[in-house]
Amino acid sequence: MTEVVTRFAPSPTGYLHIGGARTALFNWLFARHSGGRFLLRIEDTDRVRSTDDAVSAIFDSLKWLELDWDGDAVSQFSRAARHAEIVEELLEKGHAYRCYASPEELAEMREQARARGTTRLYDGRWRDRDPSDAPVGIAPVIRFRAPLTGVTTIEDNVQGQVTVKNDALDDIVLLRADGSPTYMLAVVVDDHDMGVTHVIRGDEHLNNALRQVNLIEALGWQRPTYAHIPLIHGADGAKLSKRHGALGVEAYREMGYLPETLRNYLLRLGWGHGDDEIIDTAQAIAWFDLGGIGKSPSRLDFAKLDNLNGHYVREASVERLVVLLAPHLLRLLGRVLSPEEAQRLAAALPDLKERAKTLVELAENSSFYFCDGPPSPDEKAKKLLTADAGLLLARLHQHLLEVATWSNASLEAVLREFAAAEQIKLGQIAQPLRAALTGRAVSPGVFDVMRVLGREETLGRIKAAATTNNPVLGSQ
RNA sequence: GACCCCAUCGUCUAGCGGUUAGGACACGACCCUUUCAAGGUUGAGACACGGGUUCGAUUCCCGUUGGGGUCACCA
Repeated sequence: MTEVVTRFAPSPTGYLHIGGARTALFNWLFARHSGGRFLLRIEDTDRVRSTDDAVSAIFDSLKWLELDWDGDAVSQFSRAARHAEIVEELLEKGHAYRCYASPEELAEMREQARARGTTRLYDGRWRDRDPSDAPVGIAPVIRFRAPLTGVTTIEDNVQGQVTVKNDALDDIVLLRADGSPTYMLAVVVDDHDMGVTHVIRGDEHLNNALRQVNLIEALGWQRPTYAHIPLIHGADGAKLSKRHGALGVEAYREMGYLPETLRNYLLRLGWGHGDDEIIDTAQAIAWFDLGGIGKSPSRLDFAKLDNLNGHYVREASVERLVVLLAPHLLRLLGRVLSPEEAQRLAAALPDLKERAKTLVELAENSSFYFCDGPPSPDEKAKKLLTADAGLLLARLHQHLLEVATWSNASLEAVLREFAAAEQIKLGQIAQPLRAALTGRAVSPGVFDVMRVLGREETLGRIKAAATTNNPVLGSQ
């Protein structure tokens, strides 16, 4: 029984998008589940489109998702010499040949193939031509001499048996005219050299696998096990675009999602384990298998993502949330929290985190704790702060002055007594009080807010609201 | 256009010849309740269509329709 080796092989032409993240996750989970290795290879053979920024963005995203890879990331470009060496071997054995067709000729062939309604594009004009016919001064590409007849079949762990007639498969280019290797060549060689046993990748490569398999056969190597996972679509079922959320992983981070949320969500998108929904990473490693991967494409659903994130936010520790919230609060308030404010945040978080879907929301919901002086009420809060409410708050203020211990229990007792004495329901005083303390109609429980705010700040905010909204003393 | 893949509630899915077709998100109602969440109870909601095979098809086969992918000296 050989060790399982999986790999994630993104091309560094942009950020790590959500589909790539899921591919990485599946590879990582399968390797960890099997006690094998998870490798990372950067497919940077396209020198024009590959950038260092993209490479570091991919690293950052994987690290944030906590998908650790084994060993150093391999640069495919750095292995060009090895790729060329394999092509030499292929040439010697007659599995490859030089092709001098010009771009114009190729375009013409493409047109003709299209008109004829065939899939095979290249007409093989240099396939068996005598090398002495080679035009001078033109650098050839090296093509693979693919079988013309028969069929190629792969046994895919997700899609099942897939067969295609060889006459639909082209003689793929192995080496470009400038001598650089193409992706088709590089993946095959690198996967082999890296000892990859399981190729788990997006469905868009299923057709490529058929071509690659023939190359592997020609080289006399062993095929890896394939698992082509269905693509992720937007909410409308169309191909994922920026509009839908084909965003980089770092965008999700900025939107306030937790890495464990993304892992859990992405896992369930296209993979199932009975009725289980909340699956932590340890459990995912224990359960993950290729057989559980669904065959049909799935759609991204932000409502479910939000719900899941709410779960993990509630589960997160206050200490961690304080740290995670820092950048969001900085953006919101335009400044960092003072040590006292950070303490207040920590005290408020147990109540706050129960009612937020994202870190962004959590930061917003906490902001009334950090305003300078009494909060300015929003529209709904203004409606609560009537003249009557102002009078009520003024009277409550008097009672609150006498509270000995500033705790939820004693505060609640005072409020209930007050409501009874005023012959009103608790809600009739609690709502204006909430508006006075938070400037909103929605917040954690008022007793919790008063406790976290502390006696002085609470009384100050009540007094301010009572004064502003007093029909006699009020400024308006 | 050719080739390949896919098809269960709006969405993610369970189901692997016989089920009142299950769960989750979202949606409605109710409960809880100082608001909002969370939680609890509950309601509505699906086997794309047409042929077979079979005693029996959501499940197996074929076709139709619909969706997706691939057809580069990109990956």
